[in-house]
Amino acid sequence: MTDDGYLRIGELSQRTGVAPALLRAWERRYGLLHPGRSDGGFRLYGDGDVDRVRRAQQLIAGGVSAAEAARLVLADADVEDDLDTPLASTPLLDAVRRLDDVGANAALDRLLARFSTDTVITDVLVPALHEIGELWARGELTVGQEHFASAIVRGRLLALGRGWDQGAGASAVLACPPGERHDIPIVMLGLGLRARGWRVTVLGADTPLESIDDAAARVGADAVVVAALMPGVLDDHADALRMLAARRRLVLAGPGASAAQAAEVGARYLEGDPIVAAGALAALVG
Amino acid sequence: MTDDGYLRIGELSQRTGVAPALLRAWERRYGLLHPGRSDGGFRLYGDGDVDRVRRAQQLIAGGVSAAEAARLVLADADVEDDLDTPLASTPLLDAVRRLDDVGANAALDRLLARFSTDTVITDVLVPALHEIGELWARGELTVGQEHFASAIVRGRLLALGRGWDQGAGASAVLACPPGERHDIPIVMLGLGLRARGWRVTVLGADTPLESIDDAAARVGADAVVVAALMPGVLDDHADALRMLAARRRLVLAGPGASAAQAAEVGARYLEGDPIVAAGALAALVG
Amino acid sequence: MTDDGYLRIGELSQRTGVAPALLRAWERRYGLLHPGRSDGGFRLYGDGDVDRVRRAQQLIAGGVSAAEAARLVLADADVEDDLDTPLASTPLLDAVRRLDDVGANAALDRLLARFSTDTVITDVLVPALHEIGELWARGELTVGQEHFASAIVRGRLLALGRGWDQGAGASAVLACPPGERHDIPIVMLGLGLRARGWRVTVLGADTPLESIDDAAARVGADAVVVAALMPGVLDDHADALRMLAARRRLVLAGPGASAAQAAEVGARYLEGDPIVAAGALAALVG
DNA sequence: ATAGGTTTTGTCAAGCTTTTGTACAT
DNA sequence: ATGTACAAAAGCTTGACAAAACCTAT
Repeated sequence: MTDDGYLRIGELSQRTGVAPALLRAWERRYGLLHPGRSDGGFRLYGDGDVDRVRRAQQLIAGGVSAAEAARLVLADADVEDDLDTPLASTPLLDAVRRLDDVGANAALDRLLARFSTDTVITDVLVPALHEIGELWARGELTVGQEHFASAIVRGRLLALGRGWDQGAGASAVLACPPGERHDIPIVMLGLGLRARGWRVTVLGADTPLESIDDAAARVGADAVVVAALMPGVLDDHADALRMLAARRRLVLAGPGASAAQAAEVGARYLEGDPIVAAGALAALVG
Repeated sequence: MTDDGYLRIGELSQRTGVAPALLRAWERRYGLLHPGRSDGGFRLYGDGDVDRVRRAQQLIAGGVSAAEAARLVLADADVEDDLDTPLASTPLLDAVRRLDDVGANAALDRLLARFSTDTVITDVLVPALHEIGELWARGELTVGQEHFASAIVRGRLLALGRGWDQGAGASAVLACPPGERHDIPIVMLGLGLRARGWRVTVLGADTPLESIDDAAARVGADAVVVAALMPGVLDDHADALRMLAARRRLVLAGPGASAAQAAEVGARYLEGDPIVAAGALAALVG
Repeated sequence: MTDDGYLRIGELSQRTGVAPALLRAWERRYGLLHPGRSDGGFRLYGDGDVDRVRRAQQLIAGGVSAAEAARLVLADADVEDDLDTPLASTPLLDAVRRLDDVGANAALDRLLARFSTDTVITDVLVPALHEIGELWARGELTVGQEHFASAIVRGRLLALGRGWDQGAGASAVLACPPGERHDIPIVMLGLGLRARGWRVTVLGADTPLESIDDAAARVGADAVVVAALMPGVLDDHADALRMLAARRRLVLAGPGASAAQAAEVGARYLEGDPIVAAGALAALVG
């Protein structure tokens, strides 16, 4: 930010036509600029500051008060930040903190408009949900805020998946085993598969293994994915898994499962985040 | 709502021609405006307030009493609030008329949040673009507005299609022949195919037929779709089409082609709107 | 560094017009130069030193303080040293060659995640599109591949521009004149203006000048930009341009226009790539 | 519409420091 | 050539002020 600060106040004044004293007043009163400083304390401005001052001037010329002009320019600067570091999860986290439904959806809108679903999931949502978990563990977020985040993210992801059971590609049935309540990862995995041309059926959280078998038969699944976040939830189901693996290509995923456990029941284990896992599964079957 | 309040009463007065004292009176007596306040207590108005005052002025000029005018303006505002007209293209068209990018995208957001891509294309976008064409022909829309609409719709559709060449399904190459500049229908067709599990490569408008052949070879296409809106653009390319048809499953589509013409070069003809055509092609190959 | 030292301070002073005492001061204070020494202790400068001094002079003439000028010259030298190329367009071009939509979008995702939109446009997209044009001219890319690249780039840029007509800044209407079909540059220009706080309305390629006038009135444009890539497309429109220029601040841009042509119709001409032009326009109006 | 009080905002001054080109003595 | 000195130009902070714009209440 102050990285490219190199204009002194006189030159900024020359370039914009705003008197030095006024520039200092705008800084002091409205925080319009945050120039770096030379060793001796002189203000050093960058090119972006020239833009900001010009924008403020335009607004003031248009009848807006100085204070409001500064506020608008600063708000715009947020938009710029968004343009410059679009993959940050901060806007989303802020909205979650405020329980701001509209803000959270707007943040997701911006992301999904700019980036592929794969990228948004891998680079924003997975880290964001992880961080939300940590904040909750440290007591910096309430359970309510965490639920709020989950609900919004799940809702948006499911909306993206609309119609994902249609088509002609390979078919996958995704589910969490009984006792596992975190279904967002399998929805992400489903989107990853969908992007790779698969047909996807998501059964959701806390699903009895017989139901999974039944659903797999019904849609003629080419693969069945059982994902577990929490360790141990699969422990009591070795027999059911073995049976499932005997009939379908069974895949375990998530940190609650392991390659060893998968091997034991005749399944494969997929490592990594949901998108990586989707890629691996597609490679496996394709 | 008061989020965008930034005009002070003097500027609002300047922009509307209504004296500040009168603006305050309207606020006090009829609640016409609800400006925010600065820290020091100054009123801060937003763009919407300018509109309201202007509408009230028009009504008063038309002979309505001030109290009544305020009531009407406020009632009107209420109507604007509940825009529950799910599948109508009116909000989109209104936004296009106003060259309102945000409004148009918001309208599309609402549609896409509620309905499948197929539905939005068939029931909203195709009719809307058709109507835009008619309005343009009748001189009720300018070319600029039509371009504006095309750009937004094309942009959104392409965003929906991002990543559509990935996967394991059948592969299609879509293009418009030389001279044909309307590529939105093939993008729609591509989305229809994608929803049916296909891999899609769109070459776009105005593409030489040799390029199409080259691309088809490169991606190993199972089908090649050449779509023409304007009659006659395919007339000079019978030989090239014949050659293309000899190597790939060639399909012609759009009102600029015909079943007879297709038969003549050894291709199939797909009737109907892009989604119907996608369904037909999927049935044909699947 | 000082391997070919052969200029004494008097000669360096002659060539640059900077007094010897000042050269010594710059060396002592800012470490701008590191001359070798003769046996007798005389400073011996090389060709690079002449450049450095000249660059410092230019910066100082441009209003930068001596200390900052020296810092910038030295930093510049550092940058020249490490030719990292994370900004290469090769992954994008490779993906285009393969008609690989996912690959191309992933390449753009990576770029946009790491660099500002301005940087990606100036340093990657403009050169990449230029190179694609050349490859096409040399027959190393087909028209289909070129269309494919355009569609992806245009789609991503438009996605970045979502909502760009919102805000409180100055407003610009951008369009290409009739016959000009390359609209990507104006979209880039629009993004450049957006990053500088402007509200942007893009009408697109091949737009009649009356439409532009109409749109400018509708959004209350502070500037109208008409951009032409191909020479001659503006030739038949001198009257219409003159009229436009009479009502709005009209700006011509692109290699298909010229300063002379602009002057003739009462418009300004903007040189350079779209981002440079955006900066110039912002400076003009601000 | 007026009166009387408040807020906003551009400007200025005083007293002191930093920066920088040049000059002088060694 | 070096080191020190110096003075003009440009900047910094604090505090204050006055005109313009706005407030409420009568």
